[in-house]
Amino acid sequence: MTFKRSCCPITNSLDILGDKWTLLVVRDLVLGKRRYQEFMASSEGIASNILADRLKQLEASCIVTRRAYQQKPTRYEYVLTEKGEGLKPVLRALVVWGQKHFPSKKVIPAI
Amino acid sequence: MTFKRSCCPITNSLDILGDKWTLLVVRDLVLGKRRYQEFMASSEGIASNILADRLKQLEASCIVTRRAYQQKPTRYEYVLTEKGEGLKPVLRALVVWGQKHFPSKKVIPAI
DNA sequence: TACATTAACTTGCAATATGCAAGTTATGCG
DNA sequence: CGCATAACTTGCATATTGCAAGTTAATGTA
Repeated sequence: MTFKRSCCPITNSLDILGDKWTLLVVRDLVLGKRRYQEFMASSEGIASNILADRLKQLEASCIVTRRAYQQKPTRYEYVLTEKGEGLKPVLRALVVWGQKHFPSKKVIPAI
Repeated sequence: MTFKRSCCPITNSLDILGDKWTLLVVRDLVLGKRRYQEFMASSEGIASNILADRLKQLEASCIVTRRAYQQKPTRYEYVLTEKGEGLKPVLRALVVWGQKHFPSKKVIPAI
């Protein structure tokens, strides 16, 4: 998505967030995950190339910051920006709707 | 998406809603649109085959109901179910985030 | 010194989804 | 009879996703 489809704020949001993986990575970040392997370990089983792509997109959209957490070799972790934190209400609304319509015991208290 | 990727409610929601078009169709329904040509007329320019597919998915997920609004020839319109109405908080959260981070004059008071 | 391991990616290719343009169907209207 | 309308459907090109394997730069271990 290299252009804005319209000036509707929902559309603008979906231009960035509208796929099956992006918001799951944001969910993991909200839950405190920061490193590649932590994202990979989530139960949905994201493919490595897709994760790398989504992290790049999220960084390009200023939703996460990539920063080195060690040298030799340099390795990076990801943290939410304020813009990224601002997505919590979206996640909360999805949790509420999902819990109502896909009943299960699972709860995500942190979001 | 023919299977559940996990039992996370966010994931379950995104299994249905996670693409660039589905929630825009829901938005149009919330705004009062009901007919094929009305959805086609939205400014994002959805392709006809994609719209037909999304309406089928939404019906299969019990988010919309398809019903005839005339005979000879029989023509159909779409309306939100209660489950579909339940998506308003998700749309509202996307509006808030979108308006904050993609500034413009556009407002969607109805949602 | 050599070898296995770790962590964060990247690559190649097959499978799936999307986008575009045109076509189909049933009917009313002039 | 021919054109218009509305709700789709079809064929095909392009783009995205998914899978498996590979790469890189170190560190710990035999």
